[in-house]
Formats: sequence, C-alpha cells, structure tokens
Amino acid sequence: MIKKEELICDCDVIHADVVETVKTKMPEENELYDLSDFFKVLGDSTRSKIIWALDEHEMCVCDLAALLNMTKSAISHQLRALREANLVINRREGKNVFYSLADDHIKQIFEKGLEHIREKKPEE
Amino acid sequence: MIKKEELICDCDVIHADVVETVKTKMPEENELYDLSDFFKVLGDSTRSKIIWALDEHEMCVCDLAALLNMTKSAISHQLRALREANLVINRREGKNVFYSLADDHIKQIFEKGLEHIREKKPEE
DNA sequence: ATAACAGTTGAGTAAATTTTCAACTGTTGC
DNA sequence: GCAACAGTTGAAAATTTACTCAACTGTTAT
Repeated sequence: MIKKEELICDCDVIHADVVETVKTKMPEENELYDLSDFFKVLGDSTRSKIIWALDEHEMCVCDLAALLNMTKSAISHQLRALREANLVINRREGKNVFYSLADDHIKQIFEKGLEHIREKKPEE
Repeated sequence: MIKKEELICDCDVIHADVVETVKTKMPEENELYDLSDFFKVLGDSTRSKIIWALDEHEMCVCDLAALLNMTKSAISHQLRALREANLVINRREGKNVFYSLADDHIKQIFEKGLEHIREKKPEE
C-alpha cells in the first residue's frame, strides 16, 4: 500500500488502484536500471557508429579511429564502455587489438530501432 | 578515398581496404544520429520506468509521480522528451492528462534489451 | 636494449542532461 | 469571478558524460 506521508510527489494520488496494480507488475528496480544503462550505451552516435562498423567487419582501434576521424584515445574510451556492456569482444594480434560484436541480437535491436524512427519521421 | 592529410586520428591507417569497404556500407550519418537519439531517450531509468508503467496502463501525470515518487514537474519534463521522440501520446480528460504508449513495438525493443542483459549477467 | 607504434588509462575540461524551483496555464466547482 | 488542483514551462543548480591531453603498457623490429 502507498502511504501518503512517504510520498514526495506534490499531488494527491488520483487513481490509487491503477498505481497499485501497475506497481506490482513493474520489473524489478535493478533490472530496469540495467536495461536503461544498456540503452544508454547505444544512445551515443560514436558508439552507434562503432557498432555498425563492427557489424560489417572486425576492426582494430586505429582503423576505427581513421573511419570515424577521431583519436585512438577517444575510440578506446568508447570501446571500453562497449566492452563493459558486453556489446563487443576483442582479441590481440601482435600490435593490434581487433574488436568485434559480442553477439548477433545487438544488430536486431538496432534494426528494430531503425524501424521505429523510419515510421515516425514523416509526421515531424 | 581517405586522404591522410585530412585525418585527425593519431595513427596510420592499417587496414585501408577494410576501412574503405566499411565506410561505404555504413548507414547515413543522419540516420545513425537519429537512431542514437532514439536509444538515448530509452537510456534513462526514469523514462524507462514511465514506459513500463504506460505499457501496463494509461496513466496521468500525478499517478506517474506517485508511482515513481517524483515531482509532477520532473515527470512532466521527461514525458516531454518521450512525446518528442514519438514514444508516448496524450489526451486531456478534464483536469487530467492521460499518457499512453504511441505504439507496440517499443515494448518489443525493451523485451529484446532485457533478453540481452539477462543473457550476459552471469559473467560479471 | 631501444626505437616505433598500437592501445589503454586517469585526470581535467567542456558540454549535455536531469532535477529543482517558482511562476505560469487550463479545467472544475463553488 | 475565484479558489483549488493538474499539468507545463524556463531558468538555475547539480550531476553525468565525452573528449583531450599526457603518461603509461605491450608488442615488433632493428
């Protein structure tokens, strides 16, 4: 039950029944947090570009830097974020570190996202 | 062709052929930008929560504020971002403004995202 | 061993983003 | 009309984030 005293929201609870029902059906707080963190990683154009590039071909840091016309350092920082989100994996081969996508369904999510923005564009 | 003089990247282009090929296959710059903007909207836990809530039931601002224990103002600002990204629609009914999801496949993208984080969790 | 270059990292800076605060609009009911 | 409350908005404050810079590690070749 929602106790009014604990609420910081500056209004009355209008549809208490709906609020209660929805509350029980929401995913776990942690899971929602992880999910938005996952989307946050995709929500940067540099990282998006890296993912599209790696979907075409495995690439080393220098190649990515050249492709996106950025410094190795900037790319490396973003690759770290992608690694920590389990979106890319890497392997060293001599002086180079080659990066590739960790799995296939990242691309599926991108495709779904593209569908969405392509559908909605005309209205703007 | 990539001209070395124009590059700001601090390295030699190691695999010029790969870089060239990938470059031609990348989606348009604008589209990639829109796509990452779309994911950026999903990449915030407050907005994620709002979307999950609205997927369960249409809700007014006050109800959302009570559910997430935030101010009407904070919720309203986030709803604006969701509206501008065409993720939610609204209708006024008396003093209340009811929000709901703009279409179904937003949920599909969320489900795919959940799949991803659930698969990868154990390794950490 | 050491020079050369690929890649990583941490600290600092600049820019973007989320929330707060206060003032505002819109609708209902007295 | 006006009081009450839902909702919106703009600006400021607080937080987060991306990139730069400089120093570092790792590998190859001389």
